[in-house]
Amino acid sequence: MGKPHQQRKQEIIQSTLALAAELGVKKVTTQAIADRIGVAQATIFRHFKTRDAIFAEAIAWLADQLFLVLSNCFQSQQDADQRLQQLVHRQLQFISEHKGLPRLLFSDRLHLESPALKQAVQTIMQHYTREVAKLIEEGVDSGHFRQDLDAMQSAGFIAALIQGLVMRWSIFNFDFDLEQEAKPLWDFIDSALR
Amino acid sequence: MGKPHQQRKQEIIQSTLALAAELGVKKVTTQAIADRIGVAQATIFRHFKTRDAIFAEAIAWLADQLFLVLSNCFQSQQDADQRLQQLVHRQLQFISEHKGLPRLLFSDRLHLESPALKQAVQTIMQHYTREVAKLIEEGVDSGHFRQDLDAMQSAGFIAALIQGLVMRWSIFNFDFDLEQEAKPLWDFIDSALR
DNA sequence: ATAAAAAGTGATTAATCACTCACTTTATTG
DNA sequence: CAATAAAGTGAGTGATTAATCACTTTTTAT
Repeated sequence: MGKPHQQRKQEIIQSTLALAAELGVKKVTTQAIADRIGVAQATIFRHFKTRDAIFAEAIAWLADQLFLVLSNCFQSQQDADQRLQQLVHRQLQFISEHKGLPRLLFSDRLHLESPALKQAVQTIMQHYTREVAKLIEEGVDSGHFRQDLDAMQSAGFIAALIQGLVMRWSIFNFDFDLEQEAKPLWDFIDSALR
Repeated sequence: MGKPHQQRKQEIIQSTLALAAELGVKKVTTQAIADRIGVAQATIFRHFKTRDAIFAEAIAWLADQLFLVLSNCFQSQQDADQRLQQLVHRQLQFISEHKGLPRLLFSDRLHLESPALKQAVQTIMQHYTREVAKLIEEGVDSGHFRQDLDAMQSAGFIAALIQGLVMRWSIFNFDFDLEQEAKPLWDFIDSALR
């Protein structure tokens, strides 16, 4: 049954995300992860030095995947407003498929117990906001959005809108379709920017 | 040193909120609460049956206070848009003064371990959204806001904006002035509704 | 003043969990 | 086919913490 290091690491990360989605971060114990992939609890520590290290890599993996999914919204040659709309849609879609993300991001375990993890999340958020701000600026320059817009501030509010929506979705136990919110959410954002 | 029951309950609730604000929900142990008010750990359980019961009453207290602060935004005779602007400002001000609120609301302890607590939070949020929706409808009727607005949906997005902003504020360790965000936030909301 | 009720406490318990370690099994390679 | 490295494990340990309980002190009411 012995599998190579990298493969086990991936199994552990994926199990962590699945468990976080299903049960919440608190219940992602090293025992639970071990049970899910069928190894002993002690085995987990052959592949990760601490439990927090697992969370750190899980977050890094999610961030990578998300930016991969959003990358052509930041680069393609379409109009800025079209790309921003697509970004909103893709992001909601991505989060729908990775419920572990809000659970990890919104757990106080994360911000308050591991300064390194908190720092990582802050960096990801800042990176995200900056990219969205660039997109908005393009939209302002090309006349799709209002001229008097503060791009960085607007990007922050768009991020807040999505985060707040996801927060609510998480608190309401994922019991409405997040993706379906993309259209009305875009209408709201669009009318705020236009 | 023996104080009456109701007074001690209030001390425990206030200590809980202060500790949650400073250190996060996880570190609000019964020992920490006891230390803060200068009694033994066992004494806490003379006044509350369980630790979760403390959180439940703390949330109820916050909800009461918040609706008290917002009450005349829901009732006064001013224009709807003026009252909505005031609501946004007062709410941010209130949260600034009660950092324990986001910490409690966004802790996974709350949603995932105590269904009763989660239910309470859901009810508060729904109540809030419904009140804001009524306000928006008044604004639509009086011609201050767009005619084609879905009041309930817009109210949801406003709630999401505030929650997302507060979330970010919490993740960034309360290191920017939340109240100062009221004006730009209102500009954003206003242009989305008008 | 005194009985009864209320508030408070020290000591303990039982559960949970991340993490360690000495040791075994499995895979790799010269 | 050894020899060596890599992966895996059972049995702990120590720290944390909500909750209990038998008992003491303080407050209240008659």
